[in-house]
Amino acid sequence: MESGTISLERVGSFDLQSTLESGQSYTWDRADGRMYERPGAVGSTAWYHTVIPRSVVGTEAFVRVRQTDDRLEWESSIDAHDELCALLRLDDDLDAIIESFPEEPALSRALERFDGMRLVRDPPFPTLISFICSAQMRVSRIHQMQRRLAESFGTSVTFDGATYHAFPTPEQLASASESALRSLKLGYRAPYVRESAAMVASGTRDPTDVQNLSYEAARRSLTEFVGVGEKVADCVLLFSLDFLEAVPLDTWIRRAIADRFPDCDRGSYAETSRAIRTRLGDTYAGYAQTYLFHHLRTNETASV
DNA sequence: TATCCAAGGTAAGTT
DNA sequence: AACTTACCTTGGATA
Repeated sequence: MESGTISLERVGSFDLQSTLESGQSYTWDRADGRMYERPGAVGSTAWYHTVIPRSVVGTEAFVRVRQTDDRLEWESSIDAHDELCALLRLDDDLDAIIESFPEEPALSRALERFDGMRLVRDPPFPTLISFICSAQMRVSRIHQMQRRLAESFGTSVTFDGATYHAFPTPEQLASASESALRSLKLGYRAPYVRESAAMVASGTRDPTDVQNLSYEAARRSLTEFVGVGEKVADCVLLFSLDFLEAVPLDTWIRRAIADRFPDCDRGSYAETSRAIRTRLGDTYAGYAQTYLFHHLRTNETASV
C-alpha cells in the first residue's frame, strides 16, 4: 500500500464532496455507502474510492481519498498523487475560472453554496457509458447502474483486505448480453451501452479520438456512438475530455435558460448552445453550467 | 394503496 | 430541418 497527502494551500479552494457528488461523476463511491444520499451537502470527510482503469495506468489501480480541511489524504495500490491531481482537476486555476463568470444571482448563490467545487476529469470510456445510461434517469440511479455494471462485469481488485470492482472494459461490456444488461435495470439503454462498447472494443471508434478536433466537431463526432445525442456528447466532452466550454443542455439548464436567459433559446440545440456559451463566458461556460446545475437540482425552491 | 409523473434524452418515423 | 412518439424503470407525489 502506498499513501500520501496533498496540501491544498497552493491549489486554492477545493471541496471533495461537492466535486464528487454533484452529478458529474459516476466513477466514485463512498466507503460509508452514502454516495448521493444528501444532495447539495458539502464538506464531508468520508473516504471516497475508485478503481482507475487499466487503460490509464496499465493496471487496475485502487485509490481512496478523503478531505480534512486544507489537505487530501490518499491510500492506493500505486503512487496516486499525479493521478488524483488530474482526476480532481487540482491543476485548474479556480479563482480565474470564477472570475470569468457573468454576474447572475443564481450563479453567485451556487458559488456560495459550493465553494471549492471543481469539475472532474474522469476516464473517457466510463464517462461515455455512464452518460448513455443517464437518459431520463435520476442521479442516484445513474450511480447505482454504474455500480451494478462494475460488480457484474468489471475486473475485481483487492485492497486492504476488501474486494472492489473496476468499471468494465469495452471488451467486457461488449460481450454482455442485452438481457443481462436489462437485468441490471438499464432498460432501453441496454442495447445502446452494448453497441457503443462494441464500437470501442472493435476499434471502430474511441471517445479520445475527438480530443484534437474543434469543440463543435468533437460534439458531432461523439454522436456517432449509439445512444449519444448532443447532450450526452457535451457531458463526455466536459467531464472527461477537457472541453470546458461544453454546456450540456439538460432539463435543468433548459429551465434556467427559460427563466433567466430567454434570449438564448434559439430553438435548435446547436444555436442555443452557442448563445448560452457566450452568455456564460466562452472559455469556461461548462464550469458555470455545472455550478448552476448542482445548485438548481438541489435547491427546493429553485427560485434563486 | 392505487395511479400518475418525471427523471442530467435518443432514435426512428412524419411532415 | 423541425416536430412526434416510443422507450425501461422506479421513487416520490397525488388522489
